Amino acid sequence: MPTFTTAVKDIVRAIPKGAVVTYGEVAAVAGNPKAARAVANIMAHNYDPDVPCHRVIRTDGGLGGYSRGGVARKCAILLSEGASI
DNA sequence: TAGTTGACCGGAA
DNA sequence: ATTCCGGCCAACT
Repeated sequence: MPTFTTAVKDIVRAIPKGAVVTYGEVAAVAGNPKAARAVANIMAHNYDPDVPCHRVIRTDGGLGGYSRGGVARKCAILLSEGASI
């Protein structure tokens, strides 16, 4: 039984190229629909090269943030993969 | 152990 | 439509 953090990382890693998911969706799949803040905290402090955190965005359509080059880099990656903002 | 923080979300003004 | 407020969760100090 993986912890919430492990579950979140595994889920984000499973996001296909060109797809974008909200923090709330990731939290819901991980087991806590209201743990969007926890997901954000995990992403912000625990980035893994296997976990494409840039595919996780806010429900408002905002990019949220990116600890690997800034929001501009995140937007560029999403556009490069064919995702919409 | 308890308090504070943060890449959030939903509802109300 | 935009802006403000409260509430939820995990990690850090």
